[in-house]
Amino acid sequence: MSTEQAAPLANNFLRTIIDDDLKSGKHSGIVTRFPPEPNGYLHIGHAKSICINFGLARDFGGRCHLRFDDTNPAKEEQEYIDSIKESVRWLGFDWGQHLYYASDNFEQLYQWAVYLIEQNKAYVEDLSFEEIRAYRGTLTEAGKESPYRTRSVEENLDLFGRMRAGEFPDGTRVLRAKIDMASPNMSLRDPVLYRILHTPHPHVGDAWKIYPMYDFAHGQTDAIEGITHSICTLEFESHRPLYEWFLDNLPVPARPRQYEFARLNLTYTVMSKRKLQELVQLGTVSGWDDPRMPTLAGIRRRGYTPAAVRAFCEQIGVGRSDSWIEVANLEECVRADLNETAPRAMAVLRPIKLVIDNYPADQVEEMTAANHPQQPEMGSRSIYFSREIWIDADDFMETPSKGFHRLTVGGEVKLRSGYIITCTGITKDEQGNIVELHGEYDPASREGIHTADGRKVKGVIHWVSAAHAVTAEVRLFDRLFSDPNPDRGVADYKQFLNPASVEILSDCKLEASLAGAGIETRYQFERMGYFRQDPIDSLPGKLVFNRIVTLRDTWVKKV
RNA sequence: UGGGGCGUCGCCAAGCGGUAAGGCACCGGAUUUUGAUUCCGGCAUUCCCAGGUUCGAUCCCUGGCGCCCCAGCCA
Repeated sequence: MSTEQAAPLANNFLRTIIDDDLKSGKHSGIVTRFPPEPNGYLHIGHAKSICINFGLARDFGGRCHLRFDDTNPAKEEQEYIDSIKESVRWLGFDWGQHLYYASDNFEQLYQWAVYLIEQNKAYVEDLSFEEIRAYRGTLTEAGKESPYRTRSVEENLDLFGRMRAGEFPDGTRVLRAKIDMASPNMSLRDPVLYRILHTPHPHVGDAWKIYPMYDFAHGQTDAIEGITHSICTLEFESHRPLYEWFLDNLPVPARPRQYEFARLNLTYTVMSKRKLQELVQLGTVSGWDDPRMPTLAGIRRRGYTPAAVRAFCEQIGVGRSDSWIEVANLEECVRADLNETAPRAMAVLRPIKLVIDNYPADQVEEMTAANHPQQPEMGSRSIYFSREIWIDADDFMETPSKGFHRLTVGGEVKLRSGYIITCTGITKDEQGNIVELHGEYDPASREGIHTADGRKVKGVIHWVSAAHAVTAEVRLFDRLFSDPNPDRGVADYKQFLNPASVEILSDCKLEASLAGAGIETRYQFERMGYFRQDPIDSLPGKLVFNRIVTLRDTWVKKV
C-alpha cells in the first residue's frame, strides 16, 4: 500500500533534486533562503524566487530564511529593507525567527579572509582598477599574474589589517583570492574578495571600512545558516565553481549547494531595477508603487491579490531555459481569484442619462441584487430604481454596428436586476451631442429577460439610479508598454511606452452601496472588470477606484 | 572563433529508452438577467537539424544550427 499525497505537486528539477537528497539521506530536512540585496523595491520576478524558496521549504517540511545580502553599503538603504520585509509578508510568507543579514557575519568573513591569507591563498592587490582589468585578460585570452601576487603572508596580513583599520582611501587596494589567472572561467581569475569603502552601512553602521564582495559572502553565509539548497538565477551559474572553491578552502560548518533557475521575464514590461528606477525618476510613473509598475508595491496598490500572484508563480513552473511569460497569464490568475471572491456591484464609468418617461417622477423602488451570481452565500444588497438612471455611453449606439446587442433607438435591453426598457428617443444639444436618452419600462419585467409577449431580450446592461448614485474617480490602467518586448535590442525601451497606459475618469456614477466600500474589498463592477479603492488617494469624501483587471471580453475582440 | 548553459504546441511546462501530461492562449458548442463565470469538445503521428546506437530514442552517441550568461573594487 502506498501513501501518496492527495494532490501531486507539479514536478520540476528542483523538487527532483530535493526528493533525491531526502531519499538518499544526504539531508534530513531542507533549508532554503530568499536573499535580496536591499537596494530597491521587489518586483514580480522576485515573487517567483520567493515562491520557489518559501514554497519548497513548505512543501518539504523545511524552513526558508529571509536574508539581506547587504555587502555593498553604497547602494543599500533601510527603506528598502523595510519594504522588502513588507512585500514578502504581503505575499503570504513567514520567515519566523529566521531573519538574517549577511553583514552580521562580517567578522567571521574577515577571519576567513585572514585564514586564506595565512594559507597563501589570498593577497592584497595594489594595482589600480584599470590595471586589474587589463591584467584579467579577455574571454579568449588568459590573464597575467599581478606583481603583488607573490607578497609574503606577513605583508598581506599587515596590509589587510590596515585596510580594515581604514588607513587607505577607497579604491587603493583590494584583497584577492589566488586561484588561476588563466582559467577559462573569468570568475576564477583571482577574484576580488574585499574592497575599501569608507561608507556607513544601513545595518552595521560605520563599523567597517572594508566590505566583502558577493562571491566571498554568499556561500559562506549559506554555510553558516545551514542552507542546504541555495537557489539563485541562471546568471550566477558561472560563479558556482567559485562558490565551491570557498567552501573547499575554508573551514565552513556545512556544505550548501547552489542551483540555478531561469529568471522571470514578462511581456509588455521591463523588469530591470535600473529601468524601473528611471521610470520613477523621470516621472513617467508616480512612484515605485504606481499601479502600472511590475513591483510588488505597485501590483499590491493596484489590487492584485497575494493568492493570485502565488498561483501565477506556481503555474509558470521552474526551469532552466530562458522564458518570456505572457502577461495574459498573470492577468488570468488575477481574474480567476477575483471571480471567486469579489462581490458584484454596478458602476457607470462614462455616464449618459436615461429618462424613463413612463415611470412616476416621485417613485423609488428598492430592488435586490445578488452579490455573486454563483455564490448565494455571499448574500444580496439593495439597489434603487427611479425615473432617471445613468447608463454607460458604451452601451448605447445611435447607429449600431452589426452584432451590437445593447441599447439603440427603438431597441430594448434588460437592466441588470431591474426592468426591461425600450429606448424611445434622444435629446441632443445644438452641436448634435447626445444630452440624454429617453425610454419606457415594462412594469412586468422585473424578473427574467423575457418580454410580455415572450421574446427574449439579448442585451443586459448595468445602470445606477441618478438620484442615488455616488460620484467617484475611476482609474483605468493599461500596459505600461505597447510592445511585447520593450527590453529587446539596442533601441531605447522608453520609445515603447504606451501613451495611454492610464485613463482617469472623474465623473463615474457608482451604486450607493459602494460609498461604504472597505479599502481592502475588491469588487467586480459588473461587465467592467475588477476594482478596488486606491489605498493612498481614495478618501471618505473623494472615492478613487483602481481597475485591477478587465473581464475577459470576447466581444471587443470580434470588432 | 575561451568557458558555461539552454533548445518539447503561439507562451510556459512535464517527460529521465517503451511509443508526447497539464496550464495559459486559440477555435467550436451548451448553460447564463455580467458579450463574465461554468460546462463539454477541438488544438504536437511529433520533441532545433542531420547522422548513428537500439527491437524501439524527445530521452543515449556524433556533428551541425540557434539563443542566453561570464572580461564590476555590483548583486
